[in-house]
This record gives sequence, C-alpha cells and structure tokens, in this order.
Amino acid sequence: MSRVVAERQDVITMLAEIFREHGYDGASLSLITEKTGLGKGSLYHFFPRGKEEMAEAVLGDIASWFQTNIFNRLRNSEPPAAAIDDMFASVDSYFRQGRRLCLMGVIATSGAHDRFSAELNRYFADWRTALAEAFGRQGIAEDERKALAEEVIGGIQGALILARSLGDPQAFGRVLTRLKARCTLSHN
Amino acid sequence: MSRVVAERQDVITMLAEIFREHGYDGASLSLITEKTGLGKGSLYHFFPRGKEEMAEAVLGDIASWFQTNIFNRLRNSEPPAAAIDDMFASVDSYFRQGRRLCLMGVIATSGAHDRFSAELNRYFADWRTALAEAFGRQGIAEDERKALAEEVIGGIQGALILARSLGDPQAFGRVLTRLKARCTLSHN
DNA sequence: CAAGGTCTGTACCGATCGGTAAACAATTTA
DNA sequence: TAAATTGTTTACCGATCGGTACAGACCTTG
Repeated sequence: MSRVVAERQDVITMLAEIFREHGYDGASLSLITEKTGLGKGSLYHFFPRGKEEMAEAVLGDIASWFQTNIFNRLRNSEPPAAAIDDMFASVDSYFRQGRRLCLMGVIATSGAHDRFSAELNRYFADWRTALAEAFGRQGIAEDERKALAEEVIGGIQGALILARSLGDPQAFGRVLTRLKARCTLSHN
Repeated sequence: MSRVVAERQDVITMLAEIFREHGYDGASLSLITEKTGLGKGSLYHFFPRGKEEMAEAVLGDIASWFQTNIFNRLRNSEPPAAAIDDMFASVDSYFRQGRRLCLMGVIATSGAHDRFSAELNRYFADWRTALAEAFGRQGIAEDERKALAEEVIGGIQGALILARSLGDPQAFGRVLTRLKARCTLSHN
C-alpha cells in the first residue's frame, strides 16, 4: 500500500551492510546518513531510540532470516542429510562465498557486545539446537550431536574471519566443503 | 636499566587487553588513559602517531609472541605430533580457556580492518604455513596440509566467537579437543 | 650542581559524536 | 477539503572524539 521513498525494511537492509562493513562503533550516524541517503530526522523517525535500536532491528531481521531459511529447514526438511546440505548451500550464498562477514560475529567481537548479548546468545544457541537435532535424525549419537554442531558453526564463523584476513574469499569455500564432508560421513 | 614507572612493554600489554575488550573504535583515548592510568602526554610519548601506532605496537607484540611460542615450535619441535599438541595447549592457555578473544580476529571484524590488513594477513598466513609444514612432517599429503591448517586455524577463531556469544567459555575447549583429534588421527 | 633528556599532567584545539527540536512537506483519513 | 498522520529537512545541542602544546617533574649524566 505504502509507496513512500524508503521502507523501513529497505533501511534495515542498508544498515546491515553498513554495520557489517564498519562495525557498531565504526558506523557513525553521519556515515549512516551518507550511505542511506536519509537525514537524521528520517532515521530517528524509524528508530526513535537511535543507533542501538537500528542495530537491534538489523539483528532481529537477520535472526528471523536464519530462523526461516536455515533453522526451520534443518528441523523440517527430509532427509536430514539433504537438510544439512541445504544449510551449507544457503550459508555459502548468504555470506557471498566468503566475501561477507557475519554481523553476529562482528558484534560479538566488538565493544558493543554486552548490549546485544541476548541476541547473540539466541542466534548461536538456536543454530546449535537445530543443527544438533538434524544430526539426531541422521542417527548421530546423543553426545556427539552438540559437539559436532559447535564445531561446524564455529568453523563457519572462523572461516569468514580467515577468508577476510587472508584476503582470500575462497578459503571460506574450502573450509565449508570440509565441514560439510564432516557432517555427511559422520563415522567417528 | 630503566626503572621508570611505566615501561613501554607494560603499556602495550595493557593496551592489548583494552583493544580486545572494546575493539579498535571502541577504545577511546579517554578510556585508554583511564585503564592505563597514563595521561595523554605519556601515551603520545610512547606512541607519537597516536592510536594507530598503539594498535600497531600491540599487533606486532602479539605477532612476535606467536612466532616464538607457536610458529617456531611447530617448525622445530619433534616429533610433529607433539609439536601440534603443544600448539593446542599453548592456544588454550593463551586464550584463557575461551575467556579471551583473539585481537587479530577482533581487528579483522572491525571497521579498522583495512588499516591493519598487512598485519592480519601475515599472522594468519604464517600460522597456516607453519602448521601445514608440521602436517607435512607428519606425513599428511601435500594437498591436504593447507586445507587442514585452514580448518584448524579458522576453527580456533570461530570457537572463540562461539564461546563468547554463548556465554560458555567451555565451548572453546570442546571445539579445541575435536580439532586436535582431527590433527592427530589424520586418516582421511 | 647544572644541564639535557625522559616522562607526565593539564589545558586546550577543531572536528565529530549521538541525539533533539521544530518547521515543513507529503500522504492518508474523515 | 480539512484534519490528522507520516515522513523529511535543517539547524542546533552538549559531550566526546583524536590530537597538540607546553610547563614542569623526574632522572641521568657531565
């Protein structure tokens, strides 16, 4: 219905990229107004509590994307092996083959970490739960599930940092392939 | 010889912890003066180019610590399996069983990333080279070495983020144990 | 003890920070 | 069409930013 210039969702999408690229503290309001093309007035219209609310909105948006496209599919898709393959494909695409950082990781390693600890905790805990559950349906032992899920999710985060630091996005794909292999042939 | 109140090395050690905790952009000069107990005058005496030089000094200090205590031992210790075990023990201790972040990762995910890309690249590339070389002496195939090194180093980085985000430092140890197992029984 | 470097605290600089106020345009509703 | 709501611009606020200047304390030499 609304045909205004800027939808809140569009702003959130732009904010996500800005926070990803510059971090929470590095994303100043002047940088945000410049990159979004919106004045402070518009920004504070959408996010009355300012920068913190912007970040909350972005994190919430990301969390719900992962819920829909990753966690829920891990829970519902059959067979579980295909669900897990799907997860790796979605992750590779979402993180642009290693050229994009994970905003959750960016926030977790920033000074603003404390302010968003609830969101961070939920994101990683939900992912671990969903992945471990898929492992369970794959017949992996109870004890092994959570540990393997942590190895995989941590591995993804670390691979993003590695790819960026080495200036070699392909390193992300290489690690991803190995992690995937580790999931499918779960003999250990 | 010198018995001044604050040695440059002491300052660097404190700076490292401040940057780790608050990130590059989050570590303001007023926070630094507060945490170190040093006035701006002292800080700019040690680091005339200011904050950027402080970070360079810290990154250099960390790089040389890893060269000495991790990379060189990976290259020289025998047998290679013991060298790799040592690496995991040192890493676990250095990162305080998952309670401490890696400053290289912190910088890599911050907006200041570009300013320190050379240091980041060298750190991760050196680590990968040294670890892959140890794998070579262990008889791991040429093609496999680099890939396994990336999996392990990335896994360490990611485990730190995971541990912090979950508020569960022990997650770091759990992942570390699995990565170590993956190195020693390298049958694959 | 005098001199010169090594350190340190304080005051200050212009720029930018996150945030607020209010006038105004545009759109939707009555 | 009039009123109310929604969205945007602009100017401005006090606080803090990173950095500089400089006087003086401290320490080591001659």
